[in-house]
Parts: sequence; C-alpha cells; structure tokens
Amino acid sequence: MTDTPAKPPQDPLAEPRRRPGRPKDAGDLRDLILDQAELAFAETGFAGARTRDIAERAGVNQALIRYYFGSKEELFDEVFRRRGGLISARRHEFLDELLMATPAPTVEQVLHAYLLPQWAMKYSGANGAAFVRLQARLHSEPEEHALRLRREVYDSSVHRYVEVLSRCLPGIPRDRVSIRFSFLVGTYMFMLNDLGRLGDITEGHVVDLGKDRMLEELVAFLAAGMRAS
Amino acid sequence: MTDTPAKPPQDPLAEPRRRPGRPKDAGDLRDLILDQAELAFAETGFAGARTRDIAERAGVNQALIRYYFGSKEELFDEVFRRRGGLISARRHEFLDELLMATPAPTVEQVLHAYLLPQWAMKYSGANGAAFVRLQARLHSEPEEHALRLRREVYDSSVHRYVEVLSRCLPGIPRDRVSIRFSFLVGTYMFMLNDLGRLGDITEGHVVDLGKDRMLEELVAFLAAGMRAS
DNA sequence: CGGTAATTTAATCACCTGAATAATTGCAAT
DNA sequence: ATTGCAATTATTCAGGTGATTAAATTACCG
Repeated sequence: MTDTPAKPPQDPLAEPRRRPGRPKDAGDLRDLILDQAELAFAETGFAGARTRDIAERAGVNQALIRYYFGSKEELFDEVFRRRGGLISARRHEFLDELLMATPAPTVEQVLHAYLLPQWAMKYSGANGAAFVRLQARLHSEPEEHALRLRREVYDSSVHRYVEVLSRCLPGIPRDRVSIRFSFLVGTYMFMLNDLGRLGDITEGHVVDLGKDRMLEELVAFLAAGMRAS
Repeated sequence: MTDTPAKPPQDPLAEPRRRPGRPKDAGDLRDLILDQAELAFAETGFAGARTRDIAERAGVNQALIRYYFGSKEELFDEVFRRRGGLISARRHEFLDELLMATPAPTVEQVLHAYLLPQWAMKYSGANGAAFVRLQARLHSEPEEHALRLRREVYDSSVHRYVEVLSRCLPGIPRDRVSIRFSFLVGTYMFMLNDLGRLGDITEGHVVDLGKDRMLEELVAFLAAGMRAS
C-alpha cells in the first residue's frame, strides 16, 4: 500500500490489454462468453469446467461472467437454452412441413424430422458438436437441475412427436409408443455424443460412417424398433 | 504452538472417535470406502465428488483413501473395475450357458443374456443402482480416461456378443451388426440410468414399468432394430 | 457540456480441494 | 521384552474455486 503504486514494468510484447470502461463498439462479449462456456462445459462437464478458464479463453475478465449471467449455474442454463431452444424450434418446423406435405407420413419420415435438427447442429461446425456433447452429458445427469432444463427446453416438441408417431402406429398402444420413444432418445444421444466407442465396438472397422449414412442407419434401426410386434 | 497442547474441550455427545493405530478386527475399511465412493461418484460424477465427503461417509480419515488407493482417480478406477468386472464375467457365463443349451439361439435370447447382468445389478439393492448410474455417466464422458476404462472392462464380452449376433443374423453384414450393437449400448445405458425422463416423455403415464416388464420391452425393441431390413 | 448509467478491469475474499506428513497404536515375530 | 511393520488419525500444505468489490472508462441523455 505504500510503494510502487504505478504500473509494474509491462512486457513490451504483451498485446494491448483492454482497459476497463465501456468499450467503443462493444463486440458483444456476452456471446463470446457463451461460445467459450459451451466448449468448456462440453469438455469437462459442469463441475469440471472453471469460470476462470472460460473467461480467459474468451479474452475477458472473470467478473464479467457474473455481470452478465449471475453465476456459473445460470451461465450453464443460458448456454443450454440458446441452442436447445433452436433445436426444439426446428423440430416443430420440420414436423409442420412434413404434416403439410403428407397427411399420413411414415415412421421413418417422422423420425428423420425429429433427428435432423440435432444432426445438422452436430455437423454445422461452429461449436455445434460441442453443444451436442454437452447435451448428452446433461442427459446422464440425474440431478434436479438437469431434469428441469431438459423439460423446459424439449418436452413440448417431444410430446408432439409422440402423438404423431402414435397415429403412424395404430396397432401399438400409446403408452408403449412413448416408452419406445424414450428408448430412442437414449440411442441417438449416445451416438451423437460418442467419440470413440463406435470404433471399439466395431473393432476398428467403422470409425466414422459420415453424417448422412449414420443418420440413415439410425432411422432404419429405430423405425424397426418402433414397429416391433 | 505455545499453549493448549492438550485436546480441545471435546463435545461430550460426540461418538467415540476411532483412535489411530492398527484396529482390533479391521472390518475392511477398504471396501467401506469403495462403497461410499461408488455412491458419491454416482451422485455427482468424478469431478463433483469430494474425497472428504467419501471419507466422512465411510466414517474414516481422508488420508486413508490415499493409503489404499493412491489418488482420487485410482479410487475411481477401482470402483469401476470392481463391479464392471463382475458384469462382464456374468455376460460371458450367460452366453456360455445359452450356447450350450441351444446351438442356434434367437436374437432375443442373446440380447437378454447380454442385458440381464446389468439389470440384475441395478435391482440387486446394495449400491447396484448407484454403480449403474456411475457407469452411464462414464459413457457420456469423452475423456481418454473414461474410454480406457470402458475398453479394459467391457470390450472382450462385447466383441463376443457381436460375433454371436452376427451368426443369428445371416442376412446382415457384420459391420452393420456392430454398428447396430453400438446403438443398443446407448439405448440400455440411458434406460438404466434414467431417473425421471421416462416419466416426462410418457407425460406421467409410465413412471416405473418394473424390472421384468421393462427388460422385455427393451429386448423386443432392440431385437426388431437388429433385424431391420 | 455535465452528469448518470453501462460495461469492463484488477484485486481480493472466504472457502474448499486433493494431497502429504508425522504421530499414534496394535499385532506379530523374534 | 523388544523391535518392526501395518493401519489409522489429526494436522497441515499449496494451490485452486466461484464470488465479490471498487475503481476506471466510455457512451448516452438532457
């Protein structure tokens, strides 16, 4: 408190630090933080990710996270809602389009409409794959927090798809359709998330089937399961 | 350092603390630690669990974890291997028995043999359900550590089942069978782990189908998927 | 122009974390 | 008896953790 109140001798190679205060153009640091948080949460999960890392990767002070989001948990929620909401919306759209085009679609068509938004996000570049992993992680967390988020974001689209599928499968009671739908959720979550188990199981014969082929295989498998007598 | 070298005034209601030194009968604290670690890891994942909590729940000093296991990570490995090895061994046994009884089993029979050990463990009481959750969590962790463990414990039984299934499904190329098998892994992992999503998806109509009925439904679904043309 | 509000930083807090150490006790072999 | 090993504890360590505060800088509104 008594001496060297001035700046320490700065590294002349250091990039020009942002100084505090309102920025001139404000290139929305909020979104930058969300992007980096998405990556961090995907890599190490909620507990494993450090707010310091997230801030550093975004080139931003740690306190800014609190400023924008309040807490680490609320930051996570926001990350999840941002893309989850998008996926859910796309699902609704695709189902609308499908029902508009054909009043009695096949099981395959309905499943394809349901899965495509996730698939497209995974291969969209731009952190999509990270979000998909983060989401798969959330799906295996039994905590109340996780459950609440999933409900909030996904339940509405899921319920609609179950209803439509039920109409496609007149021989199968509704409750059974919904049970099978929950099987389906586990299946695609795992495949979306996976980063090596497929290679192990096929003993190296199949490592990456490619976006389209994998989706086809999955739809065929799931549709057959749905129709099981 | 200078005064009060003696014990602080102890809470007279405190239970008699175990004093250091070799115990008289040594009711294997090692296993006690493993049990509590299993619960803790299942509840909050690897990063979220605290060695302090684990030790406390086991009624044991924290340093004992290091004494027996070396580190938190090695403790986790041991927890995983203990029951994972058991499950893998059971799978081998059941497959042996099945092939002994019928040289050409149905897909349903093979899948049942594969799934039963996990199912039985989940409903065995005695932390079985906790282990199953922990395992499902591990399945959605992409880290190298997780991958290595799964390989070590499960690959041998998985490869055998893929081979037998391939024989049951002569119309389907081997690679495709193994891809479908990896679909299957995701499906049952999710169902084993699930603690509420089923209820959401069925809008409350189905919360718990009961051990046997759920396994039947799952086998029917998966067998149909395996056979998909 | 001048004041107020928004945005950002550096610095710090209180607490927690896994790990390590050294002391303590009981048992078994000599 | 004495010594040495095994199992257990209380205590401490070094380093992180999310959160918080106070100050700094700029934009915006009158």
